[in-house]
Amino acid sequence: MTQSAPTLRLRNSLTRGVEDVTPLDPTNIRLYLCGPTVYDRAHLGNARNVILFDLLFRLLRHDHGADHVTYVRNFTDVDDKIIARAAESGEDIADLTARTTKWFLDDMAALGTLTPTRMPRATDYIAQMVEMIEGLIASGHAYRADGHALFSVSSYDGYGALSGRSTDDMIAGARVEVAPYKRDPMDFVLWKPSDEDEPGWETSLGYGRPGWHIECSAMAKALLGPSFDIHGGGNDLMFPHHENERAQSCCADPDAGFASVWLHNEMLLVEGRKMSKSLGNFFTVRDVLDKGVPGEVIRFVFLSTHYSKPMDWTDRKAAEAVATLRKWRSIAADGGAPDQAVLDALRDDLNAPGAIAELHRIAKAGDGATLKASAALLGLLEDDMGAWADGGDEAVVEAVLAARVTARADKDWARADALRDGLVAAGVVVTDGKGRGWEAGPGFDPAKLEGLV
RNA sequence: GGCGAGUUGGCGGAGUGGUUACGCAGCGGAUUGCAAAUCCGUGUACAGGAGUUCGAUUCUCCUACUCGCCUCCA
Repeated sequence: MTQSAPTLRLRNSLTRGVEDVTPLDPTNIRLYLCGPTVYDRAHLGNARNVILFDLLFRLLRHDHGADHVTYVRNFTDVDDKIIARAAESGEDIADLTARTTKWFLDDMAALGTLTPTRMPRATDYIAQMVEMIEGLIASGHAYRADGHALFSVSSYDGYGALSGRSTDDMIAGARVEVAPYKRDPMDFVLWKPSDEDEPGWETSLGYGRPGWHIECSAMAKALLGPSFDIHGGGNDLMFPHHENERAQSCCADPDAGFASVWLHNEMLLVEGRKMSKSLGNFFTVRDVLDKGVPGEVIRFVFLSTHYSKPMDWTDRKAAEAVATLRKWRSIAADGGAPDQAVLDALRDDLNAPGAIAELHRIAKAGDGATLKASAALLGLLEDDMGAWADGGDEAVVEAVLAARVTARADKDWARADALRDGLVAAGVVVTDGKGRGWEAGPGFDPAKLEGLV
C-alpha cells in the first residue's frame, strides 16, 4: 500500500541500541506482546506495556496500513499461580480464568487500547507446545527426566545473549532452582507432570502441563511464524522468561531467528519502588478507574514518560493530565491530518513525551483539527473516550452563569461576585468568551450550586 | 557478587557537540467592574571529577547516588 513506508526506530534489547526496524515482510508486520497470567485484576504496572504496544500498533497501522500489521497478545491461562488461587477460593479454574480474562479486557478497553489482532489462550495451544517440545527433544536441546521435560541450556550457545549474562554468572548467584533431575542447574522446565487434582493433558509427554515460557513460543510460532518483527514486555520479563522463550524458539527453528527486535519497557514505580505483587505495593487499574481517574487520563500520564525510563504514578500528574486533556478537548475538531512533527517523534523510538510536546504546540496555535488527528495516534482525544470531560448537569451551571450575566448587566456587583464565588466553589471554571463559557475544573461538583439561583 | 538503566531548572519531562524543548507552578504585563479564563513576556538547568575537542549537559573514563533484573512478577 505504501510505496516507501517511513522508518521506525526502536531500542532493541538484544543489541542494546536504538536501530532502524526493517520489517521482515512489509505487507505483514508482526508483533507479539506477552499478555497476562489470568488469576487476578491487572495492576497498574501491567498497563504500561499494553499502552506501549497499543501506541506501536497505532503507529504501524498508520504508516503501513491497518491490514498490514498483526498484533498478538496472549492470555496465559495455565500456571501454578492460577492453580493456587483456585485452590484457595474453591473456584473452578475455568471460571477463574474466564472471569479474570474478562476483567483484563474491560480494564484495557477503559484505557482506550485497541483490540489486538489475535488474543490466543495458552490452553488452546497445548498440542503446539507438545509438538515443539518433542522437536527439541529430538534435536537434543531438551531431555526427559523424572516425568519432566527440560530444556538443556548448555545446548544453545546463544543462551544469555538477550539478558546479557553468562550461565556461569547465574549459577554463581546460586538462586536457581536446584532439582536432582536437572543436568544443569540452569535448565528449565518445558513440561511437568500433574497430579490427579491438577489441570493436565494426556500427551505423548505423559499426563501433565506446560512449564512457563513454552506457551509464548508455541503461540507466537502458530500465529506469527517462526520469525517475526517485534516481541515485548516489561523489562522484568527479560530474564528468565524472554531469554528462555528465545532459547526454545531459536533451537526449535534454528534458521528463523525468532523475534528481530525485543522491546522492553521500564517499570512503573510507586514511591520510588517498583510496583509489584511481591512487594504488595500495587493497586489495580480498576482501583484507579474507580477512584474517578478516567482511562484517558491514565493513558496520558503513561505516555508522558518515555517507555525506557521508570515512571512514578502520582496524583499530581493525573491532575495535570486532566487539565491538559480538558483544554485540548475544548478545541479539538474533526477533519485534520496527523502533524509531521508528531509522527517524527513517534517514529523515533516511540517518543511519546516528545509527541505530546508537539501537541501542546499545535493546541497553542489553535489548530483543533490537526490536534485531534495527531492525538489519535496516541489514542488520545478519541470521541468514545471523552465522556468524562463533559460537564454533566449543564442546566444547573448554565442557570447560575445566566444569573451572573444578568447581575453584571445590572451592575449588581455584590450578587455577581457571590454567584462567581459559588461557581468557583463548585469547581466550575468560567471561560468567558470561549466555547460554551465554562468548563468543569478540579473538584467539579454541581450539587454545590443548588440554591444559588 | 554479576548484569543493566538512570542522575536535566521549584516540580514533571524531552533533546542536542556550539543557537528555544515542552507542560505545570512562579514572576511581570495586557485584558477585566474585581476576578477567572485567555493572550504576551520571563527562568543559560543539565550529579561530581578527569579526559577528548576550538568548544561538552550531549562523546570517553572514573567516583557517588538511585532504581531494576539475577526468585513469581509487566
